[in-house]
Amino acid sequence: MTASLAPVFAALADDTRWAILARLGEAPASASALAREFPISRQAIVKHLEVLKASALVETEQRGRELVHRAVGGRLNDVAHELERIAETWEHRLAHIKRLAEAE
Amino acid sequence: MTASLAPVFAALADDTRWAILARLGEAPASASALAREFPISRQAIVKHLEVLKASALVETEQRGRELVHRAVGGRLNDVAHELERIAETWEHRLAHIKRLAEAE
DNA sequence: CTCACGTGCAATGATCGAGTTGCACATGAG
DNA sequence: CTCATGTGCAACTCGATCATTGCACGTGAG
Repeated sequence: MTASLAPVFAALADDTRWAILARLGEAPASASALAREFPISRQAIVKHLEVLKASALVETEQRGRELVHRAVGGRLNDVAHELERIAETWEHRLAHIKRLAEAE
Repeated sequence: MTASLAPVFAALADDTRWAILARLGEAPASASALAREFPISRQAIVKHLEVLKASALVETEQRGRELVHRAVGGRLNDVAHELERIAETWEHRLAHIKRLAEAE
Protein backbone atom coordinates (compact mmCIF):
# COMPACT_ATOMS: atom_id res chain seq x y z
CA MET A 1 0.00 0.00 0.00
CA THR A 2 2.77 2.40 0.88
CA ALA A 3 4.40 1.42 -2.38
CA SER A 4 1.46 2.87 -4.26
CA LEU A 5 2.46 6.31 -3.07
CA ALA A 6 5.61 6.66 -5.14
CA PRO A 7 3.81 7.14 -8.49
CA VAL A 8 1.64 9.87 -7.01
CA PHE A 9 4.70 11.65 -5.68
CA ALA A 10 6.36 11.33 -9.05
CA ALA A 11 3.30 12.94 -10.61
CA LEU A 12 3.44 15.81 -8.13
CA ALA A 13 7.20 16.28 -8.25
CA ASP A 14 7.45 18.26 -11.48
CA ASP A 15 7.04 22.02 -11.09
CA THR A 16 5.19 22.51 -14.36
CA ARG A 17 2.86 19.62 -13.65
CA TRP A 18 2.15 20.93 -10.19
CA ALA A 19 1.39 24.35 -11.65
CA ILE A 20 -1.04 22.79 -14.11
CA LEU A 21 -2.72 20.85 -11.34
CA ALA A 22 -3.03 23.96 -9.19
CA ARG A 23 -4.48 25.81 -12.16
CA LEU A 24 -7.09 23.08 -12.63
CA GLY A 25 -7.90 23.40 -8.95
CA GLU A 26 -9.07 26.94 -9.59
CA ALA A 27 -11.24 26.09 -12.58
CA PRO A 28 -11.54 23.28 -15.16
CA ALA A 29 -9.95 23.82 -18.55
CA SER A 30 -9.11 22.08 -21.82
CA ALA A 31 -5.60 21.16 -22.92
CA SER A 32 -5.59 23.84 -25.59
CA ALA A 33 -6.74 26.48 -23.15
CA LEU A 34 -3.93 25.53 -20.78
CA ALA A 35 -1.44 25.64 -23.63
CA ARG A 36 -2.36 29.29 -24.14
CA GLU A 37 -1.79 30.11 -20.50
CA PHE A 38 1.47 28.21 -20.05
CA PRO A 39 4.72 28.82 -21.95
CA ILE A 40 4.91 25.27 -23.25
CA SER A 41 3.39 23.41 -26.16
CA ARG A 42 -0.04 21.77 -26.12
CA GLN A 43 1.59 18.34 -26.44
CA ALA A 44 3.59 18.94 -23.29
CA ILE A 45 0.39 19.89 -21.50
CA VAL A 46 -1.32 16.76 -22.75
CA LYS A 47 1.46 14.54 -21.47
CA HIS A 48 1.31 16.16 -18.05
CA LEU A 49 -2.44 15.63 -17.98
CA GLU A 50 -1.95 11.97 -18.81
CA VAL A 51 0.40 11.55 -15.87
CA LEU A 52 -1.95 13.37 -13.52
CA LYS A 53 -4.88 11.32 -14.76
CA ALA A 54 -2.95 8.07 -14.28
CA SER A 55 -2.61 8.98 -10.60
CA ALA A 56 -6.28 9.96 -10.37
CA LEU A 57 -5.37 13.54 -9.58
CA VAL A 58 -7.47 14.91 -12.44
CA GLU A 59 -10.64 13.78 -14.13
CA THR A 60 -11.73 14.47 -17.68
CA GLU A 61 -15.15 15.27 -19.06
CA GLN A 62 -16.31 15.84 -22.61
CA ARG A 63 -17.89 19.26 -23.10
CA GLY A 64 -18.97 19.77 -26.68
CA ARG A 65 -15.93 18.96 -28.78
CA GLU A 66 -13.54 19.83 -25.95
CA LEU A 67 -12.09 17.65 -23.22
CA VAL A 68 -12.36 19.56 -19.98
CA HIS A 69 -10.03 18.55 -17.16
CA ARG A 70 -10.47 19.28 -13.46
CA ALA A 71 -8.43 18.63 -10.32
CA VAL A 72 -9.68 15.98 -7.91
CA GLY A 73 -9.15 16.66 -4.23
CA GLY A 74 -10.07 13.19 -3.09
CA ARG A 75 -6.91 11.45 -4.15
CA LEU A 76 -4.77 14.16 -2.60
CA ASN A 77 -6.68 13.72 0.60
CA ASP A 78 -6.03 9.98 0.62
CA VAL A 79 -2.32 10.59 0.26
CA ALA A 80 -2.39 13.13 3.07
CA HIS A 81 -4.02 10.70 5.47
CA GLU A 82 -1.61 7.94 4.60
CA LEU A 83 1.33 10.26 5.21
CA GLU A 84 -0.03 11.20 8.60
CA ARG A 85 -0.34 7.57 9.55
CA ILE A 86 3.19 6.78 8.43
CA ALA A 87 4.67 9.78 10.20
CA GLU A 88 2.96 8.78 13.41
CA THR A 89 4.25 5.23 13.14
CA TRP A 90 7.80 6.48 12.74
CA GLU A 91 7.58 8.76 15.74
CA HIS A 92 6.27 5.99 17.95
CA ARG A 93 8.83 3.46 16.85
CA LEU A 94 11.82 5.77 17.12
CA ALA A 95 10.69 7.10 20.47
CA HIS A 96 10.53 3.53 21.68
CA ILE A 97 14.05 2.80 20.48
CA LYS A 98 15.32 5.94 22.16
CA ARG A 99 13.68 4.88 25.40
CA LEU A 100 15.44 1.54 25.21
CA ALA A 101 18.79 3.21 24.59
CA GLU A 102 18.42 5.51 27.59
CA ALA A 103 17.46 2.62 29.82
CA GLU A 104 20.93 1.14 29.60
CA MET B 1 4.37 28.10 0.01
CA THR B 2 2.85 25.53 -2.24
CA ALA B 3 6.00 25.81 -4.35
CA SER B 4 8.03 24.48 -1.43
CA LEU B 5 6.24 21.18 -1.78
CA ALA B 6 7.73 20.15 -5.12
CA PRO B 7 11.22 19.37 -3.73
CA VAL B 8 9.70 17.17 -1.03
CA PHE B 9 7.67 15.29 -3.60
CA ALA B 10 10.75 14.86 -5.72
CA ALA B 11 12.52 13.41 -2.70
CA LEU B 12 9.69 10.96 -2.07
CA ALA B 13 9.15 10.04 -5.71
CA ASP B 14 11.97 7.54 -6.13
CA ASP B 15 11.19 3.96 -5.07
CA THR B 16 14.63 3.24 -3.68
CA ARG B 17 14.70 6.47 -1.74
CA TRP B 18 11.27 5.79 -0.32
CA ALA B 19 12.41 2.31 0.71
CA ILE B 20 15.43 3.79 2.47
CA LEU B 21 13.25 6.31 4.24
CA ALA B 22 10.82 3.61 5.35
CA ARG B 23 13.75 1.55 6.58
CA LEU B 24 14.99 4.50 8.64
CA GLY B 25 11.49 4.83 10.05
CA GLU B 26 11.90 1.41 11.63
CA ALA B 27 15.29 2.07 13.15
CA PRO B 28 18.21 4.48 12.65
CA ALA B 29 21.19 3.26 10.63
CA SER B 30 24.45 4.38 9.06
CA ALA B 31 25.02 4.67 5.32
CA SER B 32 27.32 1.67 5.30
CA ALA B 33 24.80 -0.43 7.19
CA LEU B 34 22.12 0.49 4.67
CA ALA B 35 24.45 -0.34 1.81
CA ARG B 36 24.67 -3.87 3.18
CA GLU B 37 20.91 -4.22 3.31
CA PHE B 38 20.14 -2.71 -0.08
CA PRO B 39 21.35 -4.02 -3.45
CA ILE B 40 23.04 -0.73 -4.38
CA SER B 41 26.38 0.85 -3.60
CA ARG B 42 27.10 2.91 -0.52
CA GLN B 43 27.57 5.99 -2.67
CA ALA B 44 24.09 5.62 -4.06
CA ILE B 45 22.77 5.37 -0.50
CA VAL B 46 24.69 8.47 0.49
CA LYS B 47 23.22 10.48 -2.36
CA HIS B 48 19.71 9.42 -1.42
CA LEU B 49 20.36 10.42 2.17
CA GLU B 50 21.55 13.83 1.02
CA VAL B 51 18.32 14.37 -0.87
CA LEU B 52 16.22 13.23 2.06
CA LYS B 53 18.20 15.42 4.41
CA ALA B 54 17.80 18.43 2.13
CA SER B 55 14.04 18.04 2.48
CA ALA B 56 14.31 17.58 6.24
CA LEU B 57 12.92 14.06 6.00
CA VAL B 58 15.89 12.57 7.83
CA GLU B 59 18.25 13.83 10.51
CA THR B 60 21.82 12.78 11.13
CA GLU B 61 23.66 12.22 14.35
CA GLN B 62 27.26 11.30 15.04
CA ARG B 63 27.63 8.07 17.00
CA GLY B 64 31.22 7.19 17.58
CA ARG B 65 32.82 7.29 14.16
CA GLU B 66 29.54 6.55 12.41
CA LEU B 67 26.90 8.89 11.09
CA VAL B 68 23.53 7.52 12.14
CA HIS B 69 20.49 8.64 10.16
CA ARG B 70 16.87 8.51 11.23
CA ALA B 71 13.53 9.37 9.64
CA VAL B 72 11.72 12.47 10.83
CA GLY B 73 7.95 12.29 10.96
CA GLY B 74 7.43 15.99 11.50
CA ARG B 75 8.16 17.13 7.98
CA LEU B 76 5.93 14.42 6.52
CA ASN B 77 3.19 15.59 8.79
CA ASP B 78 3.53 19.17 7.60
CA VAL B 79 3.20 18.03 4.01
CA ALA B 80 0.15 15.97 4.86
CA HIS B 81 -1.63 18.91 6.44
CA GLU B 82 -0.83 21.18 3.54
CA LEU B 83 -2.17 18.63 1.09
CA GLU B 84 -5.39 18.37 3.06
CA ARG B 85 -5.80 22.12 2.96
CA ILE B 86 -5.19 22.28 -0.78
CA ALA B 87 -7.56 19.42 -1.52
CA GLU B 88 -10.28 21.08 0.50
CA THR B 89 -9.77 24.37 -1.34
CA TRP B 90 -10.13 22.63 -4.70
CA GLU B 91 -13.31 20.88 -3.70
CA HIS B 92 -14.90 24.09 -2.49
CA ARG B 93 -13.93 26.10 -5.53
CA LEU B 94 -15.00 23.50 -8.07
CA ALA B 95 -18.26 22.85 -6.25
CA HIS B 96 -18.93 26.56 -6.44
CA ILE B 97 -18.30 26.64 -10.17
CA LYS B 98 -20.55 23.66 -10.68
CA ARG B 99 -23.30 25.39 -8.75
CA LEU B 100 -23.00 28.43 -10.98
CA ALA B 101 -23.19 26.30 -14.11
CA GLU B 102 -26.36 24.56 -12.94
CA ALA B 103 -27.99 27.87 -12.09
CA GLU B 104 -28.19 28.85 -15.73
C1' DC C 1 -21.50 23.74 -45.67
C1' DT C 2 -16.88 24.77 -44.45
C1' DC C 3 -13.01 25.87 -42.14
C1' DA C 4 -11.05 27.00 -37.88
C1' DC C 5 -10.04 24.79 -33.76
C1' DG C 6 -9.31 20.98 -30.55
C1' DT C 7 -7.43 16.58 -30.32
C1' DG C 8 -4.28 12.25 -31.28
C1' DC C 9 -0.08 9.89 -32.73
C1' DA C 10 5.00 9.55 -33.79
C1' DA C 11 9.80 10.74 -33.94
C1' DT C 12 13.47 13.44 -32.14
C1' DG C 13 16.39 16.25 -29.05
C1' DA C 14 18.07 17.68 -24.61
C1' DT C 15 18.42 17.67 -19.87
C1' DC C 16 18.31 15.41 -15.31
C1' DG C 17 18.96 11.92 -12.05
C1' DA C 18 20.16 7.22 -10.41
C1' DG C 19 23.86 4.27 -9.99
C1' DT C 20 28.74 2.75 -10.50
C1' DT C 21 33.67 2.76 -9.92
C1' DG C 22 37.97 4.35 -8.13
C1' DC C 23 40.65 6.63 -4.91
C1' DA C 24 41.89 9.08 -0.67
C1' DC C 25 41.43 10.04 4.19
C1' DA C 26 40.57 9.36 9.03
C1' DT C 27 39.29 7.21 13.19
C1' DG C 28 37.89 3.84 16.35
C1' DA C 29 38.09 -1.24 17.42
C1' DG C 30 41.06 -4.99 18.85
C1' DC D 1 49.92 0.72 17.34
C1' DT D 2 47.67 -0.98 13.26
C1' DC D 3 44.41 -2.18 10.14
C1' DA D 4 39.74 -2.73 9.10
C1' DT D 5 35.82 0.00 8.57
C1' DG D 6 33.13 4.26 7.73
C1' DT D 7 33.14 8.32 5.27
C1' DG D 8 34.05 11.98 1.38
C1' DC D 9 34.95 13.57 -3.32
C1' DA D 10 34.99 13.22 -8.44
C1' DA D 11 34.20 11.45 -13.05
C1' DC D 12 31.55 8.59 -15.91
C1' DT D 13 27.59 5.73 -17.93
C1' DC D 14 22.91 4.96 -18.88
C1' DG D 15 18.14 5.42 -18.80
C1' DA D 16 14.01 8.23 -17.96
C1' DT D 17 11.37 12.08 -18.97
C1' DC D 18 10.43 16.85 -20.23
C1' DA D 19 9.60 19.31 -24.28
C1' DT D 20 9.49 20.18 -29.28
C1' DT D 21 7.92 19.75 -34.07
C1' DG D 22 5.19 17.94 -37.77
C1' DC D 23 1.29 15.82 -39.56
C1' DA D 24 -3.37 13.90 -39.77
C1' DC D 25 -8.16 13.64 -38.40
C1' DG D 26 -12.73 14.86 -36.73
C1' DT D 27 -16.24 17.93 -35.26
C1' DG D 28 -18.68 21.83 -33.82
C1' DA D 29 -19.04 26.96 -34.41
C1' DG D 30 -20.46 30.55 -37.61
